[in-house]
Amino acid sequence: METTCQCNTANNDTVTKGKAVLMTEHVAGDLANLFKVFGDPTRVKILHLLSVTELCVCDIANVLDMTQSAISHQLRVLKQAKLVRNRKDGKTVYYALDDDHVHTILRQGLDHISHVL
Amino acid sequence: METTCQCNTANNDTVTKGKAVLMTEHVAGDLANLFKVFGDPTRVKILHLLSVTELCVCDIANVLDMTQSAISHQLRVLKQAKLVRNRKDGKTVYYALDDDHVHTILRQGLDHISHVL
DNA sequence: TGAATATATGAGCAACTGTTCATATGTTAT
DNA sequence: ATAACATATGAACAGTTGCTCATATATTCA
Repeated sequence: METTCQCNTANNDTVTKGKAVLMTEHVAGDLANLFKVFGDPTRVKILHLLSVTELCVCDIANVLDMTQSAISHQLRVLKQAKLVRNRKDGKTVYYALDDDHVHTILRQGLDHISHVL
Repeated sequence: METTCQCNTANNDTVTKGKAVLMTEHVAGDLANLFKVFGDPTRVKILHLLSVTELCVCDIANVLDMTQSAISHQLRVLKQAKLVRNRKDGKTVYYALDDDHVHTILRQGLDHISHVL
């Protein structure tokens, strides 16, 4: 770690003010972990699908043309992040979105990538 | 890959409709890559800091108590994702947010993790 | 009960990520 | 020109991630 930089005279103040604004390690970690869940194409596809309708594991696997195991693993991640919930109906388990923020986050992400073209 | 599931009689239709809604590989990939950038505590802290004021590399390093090299690498990632821009003033390079969506995305993420407690 | 179906889970592996360390580039001042 | 400073970059390494494969659990039906 280097000492305080000298790139301008107000630096000590800038750093002090910055540290006051800086996120907690805890909050930054939680936030990063949330976005990490959105950071995979398979999970993004699943979330987008579920934003239209609830689906069972098997259907999701068929729509995405992936194995049931892979989808099940990903749904577990989504559920741990409280982004989806599930209900059981006999042998079948239906998954649905469990958070209003999912729509907004996906939307803002889409806005960004289309605006950046 | 297994064959079409038989969990209910409307399945073929469900899968067909799902495939119509399904995101392109391209879009899902771009979107995931964007969120991946938010999926690291260091980058989240930097983005949050820059949402308050522009800062030079050295100051960010001091505020986060990390090496200049580590911060520089991360700023490169943020810039490639078009989330930050920079201006050069002598030896110093100042970074600032370069996208309105950053605020919204961070806010929605914070709303989610606080709502989930 | 036993077979079939739907989902969940654990181990293992290849691919990716974030940091460190060393060094290069570019700017300012003497 | 030379030294000092601010930033950028490449290689390398440990830690993480997403999938596959095999198998376990749970439910329904004959």
